[in-house]
Amino acid sequence: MTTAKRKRMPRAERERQMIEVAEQVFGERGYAMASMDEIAELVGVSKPMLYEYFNSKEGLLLACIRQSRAALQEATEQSIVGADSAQDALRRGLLAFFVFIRERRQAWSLLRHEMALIGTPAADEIEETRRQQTDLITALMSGYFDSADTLRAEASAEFVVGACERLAIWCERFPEVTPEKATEYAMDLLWAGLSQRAI
Amino acid sequence: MTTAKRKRMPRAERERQMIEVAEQVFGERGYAMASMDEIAELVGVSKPMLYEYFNSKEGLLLACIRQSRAALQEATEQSIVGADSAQDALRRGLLAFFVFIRERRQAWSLLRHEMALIGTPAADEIEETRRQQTDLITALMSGYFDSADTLRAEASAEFVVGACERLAIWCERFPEVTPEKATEYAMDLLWAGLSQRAI
DNA sequence: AAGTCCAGCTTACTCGGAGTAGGTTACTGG
DNA sequence: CCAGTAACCTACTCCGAGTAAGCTGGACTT
Repeated sequence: MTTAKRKRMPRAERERQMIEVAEQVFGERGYAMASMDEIAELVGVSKPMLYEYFNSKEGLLLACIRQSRAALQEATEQSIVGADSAQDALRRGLLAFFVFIRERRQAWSLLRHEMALIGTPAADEIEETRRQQTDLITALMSGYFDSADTLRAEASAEFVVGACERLAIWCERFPEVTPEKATEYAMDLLWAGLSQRAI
Repeated sequence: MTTAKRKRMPRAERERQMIEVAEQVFGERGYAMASMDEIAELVGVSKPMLYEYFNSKEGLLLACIRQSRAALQEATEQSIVGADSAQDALRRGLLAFFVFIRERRQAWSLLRHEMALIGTPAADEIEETRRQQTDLITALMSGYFDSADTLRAEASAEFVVGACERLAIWCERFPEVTPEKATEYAMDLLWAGLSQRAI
């Protein structure tokens, strides 16, 4: 998997390698069940190295989460440039989100499952990821919606993020639900609401 | 807090007492940071007793979660009896939910934060709680909506649950957002969608 | 009243994994 | 060829989950 000689590599490269392995292991076993010894062995290095680089097990988790968040941010922000309406921007953003979580299951698994550490930096870190999304949506909508009632606007953004996060988890169980299909479901409900489907 | 003499109480009573204390401690410290020794001491009993009753730390968590779930189920199911339309039922259910989480923060905290144990019984247990909610919504809607597209119906239910869960978490930060206000926000978005608010 | 039974309880451990102290090796510039 | 230091290791400590094995108080018999 890695390079030939398993010895002495520069700090930056080792760091990326450690995060890659950790993301894998945390994603497979879950944070609690993963052991630092195992991760160290898979990296091909001794445990104190992990602590040298990340200070603690949670620090390592944080690094993984930050990485995933950066990737998600990049993907969603890029997706909405050039949108010509709120509806269009929302649709593009949703599609980018659903594509991201399908393509990077491991990373997504971390973001969605590892909320155990309430009151710890990791929990804050995950909330930060959501805040990023809600901020994006709030900003997006403020340009197109009546934004007098800021509390309501914020509530709406939270609502959208929660709905899509849950929908994404649900999608994992149905491979036939493509990102496109998921986006359609979400857009229909978000835009027109449930009333459209009442008999 | 408990009875006068701190010795020898019947199994059922001890069990309730243990769950009560555990819910408190897990809610405060979070699952990972809580120690069985601490819970045992607060109960006024030795650690092996906890294992006698619940087998493991996770078993104790499960008992707490099940208890909370039963309470939530009771509250939401009761709330929608006598509703005269889908919209009315949805509104009543949402209000019951938002009232529940405000009144029982500790229990809610457990349900919403303790998903750390991916692949373990506890994670399943929490998912089970959501499934309960989605089933309720699916059933609720199937009576009033065109239910030919079952996949879409399921997706809608997940969507609603995710949105409301997130909205509930957001509400914790704003004491001025009453359960009634939260319900209004949710109903507006769910029923009429975002399009109603476009400029 | 004394004996027996056992549910409820305890003390005193093992074991695994997070985190650390302090020493070792292989590249790097001079 | 010789520092100097960045990368790395061995060998621990400590804490908390989980357990083995035994103790006790009071209910129920006789």
